[in-house]
Amino acid sequence: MYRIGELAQKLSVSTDTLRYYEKHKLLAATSRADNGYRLYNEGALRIMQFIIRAKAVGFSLKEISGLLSIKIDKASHSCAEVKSFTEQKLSQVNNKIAELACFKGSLELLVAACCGGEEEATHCSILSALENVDAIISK
Amino acid sequence: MYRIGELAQKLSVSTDTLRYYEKHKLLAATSRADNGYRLYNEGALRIMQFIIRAKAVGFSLKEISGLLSIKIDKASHSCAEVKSFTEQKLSQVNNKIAELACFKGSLELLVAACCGGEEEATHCSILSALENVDAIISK
DNA sequence: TTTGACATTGGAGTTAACTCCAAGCTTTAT
DNA sequence: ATAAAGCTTGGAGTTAACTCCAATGTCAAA
Repeated sequence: MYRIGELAQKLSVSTDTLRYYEKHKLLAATSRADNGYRLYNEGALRIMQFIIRAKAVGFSLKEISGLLSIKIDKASHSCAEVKSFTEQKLSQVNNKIAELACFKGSLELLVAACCGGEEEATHCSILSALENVDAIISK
Repeated sequence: MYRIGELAQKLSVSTDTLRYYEKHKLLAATSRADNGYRLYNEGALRIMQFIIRAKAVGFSLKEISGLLSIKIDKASHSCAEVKSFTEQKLSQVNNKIAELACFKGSLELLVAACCGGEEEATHCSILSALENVDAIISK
């Protein structure tokens, strides 16, 4: 079990952030020590890693809390509901991936167009490069 | 040329947002009409689309302004600098894509594990599904 | 045993990114 | 000619997500 400071350090977040997430129902401490200190286990560590990843790709804490609550079990009365929610999230993720693929393509064009290469610097900005990539993709 | 309201509607953002971006040096109006009204051209429209995309995948306005300012031209004295900045952004984008690929895999596992399919509902949450995907990827 | 690092709570302050408002000017429709 | 819709500015207000602070409690080391 980790104390809050240890977990915070492992994850490069502040202890305030961990307490904030607890207050906002994203992640409660696994348990409390006799002295009242929060204690976290490996599962909590993994959940935090998930939250950090999800934040990095543009999900809000509210959305993340939605993602965290997706569960399939036999007790679930609303499997269809869960399924449609999950499919909706999946299409969100697919959209994000497609947009990042555009960015990636443009940035690669830019890197290729830059000094190092033999080609002429025809693409003068990320925007024109992005247009180029959009054109390639839409073919 | 579009007036601010027209552009806002086309992009499903507010006029306030467009003025906010101007104030914060992300996107100035292409020109002003005689009466002082802002006017935007197709280029401005495309820049706004870029900003909206970039925001959706987790870039801050500050980072976006950095992305927008990436330009390769003959006048540039610091081509190496531009190149290294671009490569750094590229690796950021690659990280985001990898993380989204994990999400995608987990969500797909969940969808597959859900009622509809023949398989048993062995993955009880997105987190356990995510672990599974991580395991697959790290092979 | 006391100093220092760590923890607790409640609550105030900060930053980014809007969002709204008031007072006033412009243009279009009746 | 007047109302409605759209634009201008400056500035205040809001929300999310922290971030900091004060007062206090805990614990290991010198």
